[in-house]
Amino acid sequence: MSESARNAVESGEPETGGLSGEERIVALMELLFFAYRDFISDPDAMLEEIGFGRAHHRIIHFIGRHPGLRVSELLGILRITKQSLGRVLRELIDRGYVYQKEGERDRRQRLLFLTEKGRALHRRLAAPQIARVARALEAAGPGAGDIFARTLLNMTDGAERERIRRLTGWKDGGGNG
Amino acid sequence: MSESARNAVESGEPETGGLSGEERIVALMELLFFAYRDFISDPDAMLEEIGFGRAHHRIIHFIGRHPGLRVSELLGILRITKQSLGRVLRELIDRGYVYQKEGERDRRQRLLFLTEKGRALHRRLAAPQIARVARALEAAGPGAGDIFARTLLNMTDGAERERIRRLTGWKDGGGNG
DNA sequence: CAAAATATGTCAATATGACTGACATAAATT
DNA sequence: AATTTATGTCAGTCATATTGACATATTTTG
Repeated sequence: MSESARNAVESGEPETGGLSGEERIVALMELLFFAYRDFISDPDAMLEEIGFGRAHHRIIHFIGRHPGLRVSELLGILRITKQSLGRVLRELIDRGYVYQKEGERDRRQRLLFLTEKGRALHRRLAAPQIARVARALEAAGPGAGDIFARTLLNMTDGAERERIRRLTGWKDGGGNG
Repeated sequence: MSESARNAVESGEPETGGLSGEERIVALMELLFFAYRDFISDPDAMLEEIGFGRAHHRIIHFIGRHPGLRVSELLGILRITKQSLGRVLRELIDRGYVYQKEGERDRRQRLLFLTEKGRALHRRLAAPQIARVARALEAAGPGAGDIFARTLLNMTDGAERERIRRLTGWKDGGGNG
């Protein structure tokens, strides 16, 4: 760990249970595991009822957030192969949640969009997660949103960071309670 | 990138000067996805070389952090069935990374511990993740650790929160960042 | 003490979501 | 015209999860 990281981590709040330095970070990593585990548990339960899995959710989410996404972009975001995407995307299309449109500039492209049914599912899946994060940020105090987002963004691979920042539309300092 | 995706992603849409409320939170959820994706990518690469997967990592981590963990506790933490745990744990034991010790108070229990070999692997896997989080906190500014942890803890299910807080050893400074 | 509950382990069958490799088609680029 | 790119699909495999059934040792309970 760098000197400044040690400072940032250790000296921030002296009274945090005797955890310091590396141990403190390891505790944080564990919290990340539990937060992520519970974060995906709400949509997981809904998805199961309609015979979908997490893979379907991720696809629904990214198409919903970024209509007109190309297949190759989606593959890059999810870091999976086209064969993996294939079956799941096909199910979503066959069951009427997603449709494809030929690219105008490049007619090889199959741009991805949610149908109305897809948008409805997207909203339904996102609702409890949005509520969960909103509650957590509120409870964490003012400015938590910015710091939380900045930390997450800085955890991504440096090479991808700017691309992710642009994709998510994140820009610091918006001010959030 | 497609016309519409370009519109959605690059030009106007979130363009976060004015990201507010729900949209801001959705951007944050996406950042969580990317951060988690990259967070597990370092150990993933190491594990592959020795024929292990993420399941092995999770087990190594929790036994390493909490020596003497009972099998039932591990099942509860990972939220998997004993059958799922079974094969992976057996591999870890057979290959000399984990050993079991009969509980003293209750001789039905098989308390879990890492061998020296297991501890070495644990350290090796954790190192890049610790460095990654340390860097991210450093870049996010002073006090980020507390706020980050508090937000993550508040994202967990309320029913489990106290148990998780105790397990991780996290103790809140009390006030706001 | 006998019965029941608990902690763990194992066998078998199955599902999901990932992978590699090979091959196909249409459209854009060189 | 040849090559590259974007996408799709077939086939086989792997890792990790599931449910259900059953086994064993030990502790707790009636």
